[in-house]
Amino acid sequence: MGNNTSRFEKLLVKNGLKRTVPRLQVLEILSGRDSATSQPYLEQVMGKDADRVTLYRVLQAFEEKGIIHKVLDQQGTANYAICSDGCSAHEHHDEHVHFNCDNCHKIYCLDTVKIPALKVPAGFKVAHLNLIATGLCASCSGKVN
Amino acid sequence: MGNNTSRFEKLLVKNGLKRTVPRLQVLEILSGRDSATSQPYLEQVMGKDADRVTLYRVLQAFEEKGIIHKVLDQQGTANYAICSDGCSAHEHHDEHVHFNCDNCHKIYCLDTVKIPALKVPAGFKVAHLNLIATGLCASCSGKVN
DNA sequence: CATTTTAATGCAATTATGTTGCAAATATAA
DNA sequence: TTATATTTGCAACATAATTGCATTAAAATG
Repeated sequence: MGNNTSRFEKLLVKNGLKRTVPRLQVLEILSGRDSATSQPYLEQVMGKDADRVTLYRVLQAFEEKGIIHKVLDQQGTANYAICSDGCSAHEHHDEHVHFNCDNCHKIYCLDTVKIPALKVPAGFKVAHLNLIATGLCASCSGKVN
Repeated sequence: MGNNTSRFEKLLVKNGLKRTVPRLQVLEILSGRDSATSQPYLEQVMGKDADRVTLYRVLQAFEEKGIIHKVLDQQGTANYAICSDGCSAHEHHDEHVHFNCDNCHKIYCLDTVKIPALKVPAGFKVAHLNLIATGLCASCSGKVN
């Protein structure tokens, strides 16, 4: 347990969630990574520490409260990343670009890149935008090709 | 069978695929819809006419040949739409925007809307872009809200 | 601090989803 | 019409996700 613990505990309490071991574990793992983390990876890392079902429910609860957000990769697998501070259950601000590296398969949240405005046909009302770019990330583009 | 049949038969032959009942059925269903069609929906409509496995394989073959393209919706479910004429096995041109209606859950391929160019951080190399907009489609935006 | 209340976990069972191998059937070529 | 190659459908298997419920743990209460 790092010194993040109390920060995470506050985060849980603030969202009306009890401060439990599996929840803190998930926050710990997600915060220690520079890219979104897949459900299968989380499952593997948690190992026998937590039941698969518990993990599903933890992730679902976090997503509902706006603590994490879900990105689907090209295969449709769910990946999770901790939301920036502006997020809440009421309003998600995850409309940044996600970058899916074809080589290392990490998913980066490019918080700094804004999705450009979009012209849609008459009648359509856009509520949210979800842009996934694929290609090579900064650390892979040097190595391969 | 509508009068599309011969057109679809040509399409199959052109792609080196045999002209079979389940394949023509899938093309018939997809072409009769104005939005992308989910795998579960196709399964339901085909009913006992075709085996689940056959459907998987038909869709896979079509995708490989560039006859249809796959879009994942927000739940990660696969949806399929017939490609515009420019597509082939060698080169897919499905980089248009997909619109996911929050009300009727249809997925529209907005062929006319181009994805704007994107500035990504140094080192990142973008190969493909995949933009999904959610909101209300033209026919729903009048009805609700 | 002991006790009550409420929420969360873990297990078992179930359901849904996707894959593989192979024999039978069907489409095309010869 | 026959031969060849592809495609289908079945069965079995594998994987992923969901539900109900008893047990456990956390916060609230007196």
